[in-house]
Amino acid sequence: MARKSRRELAKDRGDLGDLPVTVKDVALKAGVSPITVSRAIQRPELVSDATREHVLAVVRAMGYVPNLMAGALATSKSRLVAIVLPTIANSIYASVVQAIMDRLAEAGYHTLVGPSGYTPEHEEALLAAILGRRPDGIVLTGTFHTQASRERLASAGIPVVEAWDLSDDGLDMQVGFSHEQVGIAVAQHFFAKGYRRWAVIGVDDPRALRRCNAVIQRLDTLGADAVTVQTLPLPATWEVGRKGLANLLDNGEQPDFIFCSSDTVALGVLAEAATRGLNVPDDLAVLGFGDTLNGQFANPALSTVSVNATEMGLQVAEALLRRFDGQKAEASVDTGFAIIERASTGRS
Amino acid sequence: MARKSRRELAKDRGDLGDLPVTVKDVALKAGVSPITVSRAIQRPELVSDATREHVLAVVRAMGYVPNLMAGALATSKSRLVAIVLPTIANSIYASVVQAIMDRLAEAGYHTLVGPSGYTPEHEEALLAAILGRRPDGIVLTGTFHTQASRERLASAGIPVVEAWDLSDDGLDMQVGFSHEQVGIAVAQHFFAKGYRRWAVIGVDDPRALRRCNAVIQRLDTLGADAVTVQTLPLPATWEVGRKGLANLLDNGEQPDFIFCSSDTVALGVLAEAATRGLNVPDDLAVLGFGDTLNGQFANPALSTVSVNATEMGLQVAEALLRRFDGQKAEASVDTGFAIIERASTGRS
DNA sequence: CTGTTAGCGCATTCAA
DNA sequence: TTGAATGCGCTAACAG
Repeated sequence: MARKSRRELAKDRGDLGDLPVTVKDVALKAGVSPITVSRAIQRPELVSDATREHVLAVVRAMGYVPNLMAGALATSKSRLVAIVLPTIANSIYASVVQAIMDRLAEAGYHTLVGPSGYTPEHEEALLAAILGRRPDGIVLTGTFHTQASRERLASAGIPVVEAWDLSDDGLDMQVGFSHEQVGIAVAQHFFAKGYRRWAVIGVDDPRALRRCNAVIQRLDTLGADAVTVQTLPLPATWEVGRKGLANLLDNGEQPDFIFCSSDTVALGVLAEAATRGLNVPDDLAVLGFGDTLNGQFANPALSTVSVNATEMGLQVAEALLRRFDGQKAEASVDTGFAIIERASTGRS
Repeated sequence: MARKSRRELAKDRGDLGDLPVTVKDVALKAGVSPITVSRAIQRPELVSDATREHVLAVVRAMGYVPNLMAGALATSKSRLVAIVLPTIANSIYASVVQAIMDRLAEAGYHTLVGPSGYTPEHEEALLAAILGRRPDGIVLTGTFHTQASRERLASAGIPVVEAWDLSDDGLDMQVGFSHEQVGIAVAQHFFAKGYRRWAVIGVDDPRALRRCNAVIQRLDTLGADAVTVQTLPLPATWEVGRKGLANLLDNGEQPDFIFCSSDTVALGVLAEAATRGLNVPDDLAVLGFGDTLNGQFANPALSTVSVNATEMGLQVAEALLRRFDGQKAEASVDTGFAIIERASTGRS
């Protein structure tokens, strides 16, 4: 004789009020089998109009909400995408995530957001936690360090998109831009405009460093003065810009062009320049980096390099969706960047 | 004779390479039963040292990652918290979400982030999508409009936290601050400092309106001049501030104090004031609102009302965790706010 | 078009 | 301390 199920036990205890409604309950009430309920919802075309309508009416009446975890378990399709990134309390990452979520939600996918591990040990745990949910795809921003982690990811057998910047040892797919290209383009563009005494102000970040080095190298071949670099510790606040420019000036430097590691830093530079009575852009031109929101939340006078977070997020989502569809997807999508000139570099 | 299982079919097809490892596989290899593997991982204290070590070694060797969805199905505990909000591409919401995620992650919970529905119809679908994942808790920012939605949420039988602001018809728990209190405090504080010709510049947002009305009312009882209000359409950009101040001045108004609906708007006001040669704060004081990051990403000269997003997120997480623990939690937590005075209101 | 059977991967319950 | 049986809620496969 079968033991009583946990559900039955709960009912016996009188808990039946808030037990979630299941397919079975609906099926019973509608006078059909559970699978018909399932089909009426998931694959309506397989059910006759009459039955479907009736079943759906019962579904609504009972407030039935299918348990997606059970469905996922049965189909091995979670319709879940995990996004791992350092922080969303940073408007540029937030914009990318927002764009990814919007597009995926449209396609019926949910988004699991997780903070990336700071140490390799955390990385291990993080990965287990993420993969344990059996996501259909993963989006990475920032880097997974350990070889073990990378192998795990690869062997999970699901699409992985690395977003934000392009590198040469990608796991699977990449969507982003090239820091080197940014550096080169900036150097070319503003050298051509006549700026010769360059400085770079930024935080101690490997990506910023890549842009910086590209600038330096290209300017060198172009024949500008040596570039002065001010590197300050994270996080990238307005203060970094203030302090950076202050240091530069106090050292007797007289730059005519400053490339900042982010818009936030650039705003600090603008503030310090104003304090010191420097005229922007005539005495000093300032260029930011990031501008996800097309100046919406930044200073509309600030020139910047826009990496178009929305487009990036969209491409990330599309890449995943193509893969979910069984199609092949490009291994690497360059969403590029644009140099947006506004007043802060608008020297005549 | 039993039909072949789906797993076996897959193996027959030759897909066996990337089939995820299951408890069974581990158990087989380790020479124990599946349940022992489960226990070695979830409740190590129930297993002898020798077996545990051996099993865990096999687990590592095989790269076994437990399927959390199956676990959730078996235990009716998803260890998942859903966060529903309008957008994370807004630093203040992003900060709250970040704080919630950080604390929940620490406690072993994952975070499902979903964009809130814009229309009531979407709301229905959104809710089904969210509840379908059977989260252990839900965090709402922004409002769920329809009565049906509210009932659904309530009857889901899980903790619901409404974050950001306090209202009087909460569903379950609330964590946030009172817009009315902000308005009153601002009016009191700056009236006492001698400001009499007030203006409010902001976007057309119900919460901003609540603060604004509170200011007007309190100033009225205090006996300041009538408050001039400039309401512009969303979104809240720097341009709103510029345009708002421009309108005011062009109408011949001469405010000595401006309360803005957000820091972003306030920065626009500062810019327009500078353009027009107005001295801040001597001719005109400017107060922002939001300041989640303690000035980190804003103008360090801008005075503002800080609502402390990090604290709010933490409280949201704590409220949920207490409930998960079976404890009662406060229905309402007021995380308050602080008036941060910096240079833009620093009139001597 | 609809129903029956069985299993997705794990953890609870009971038994040894 | 370990194991066997069973169910969580759903859907694929197959049969009618």
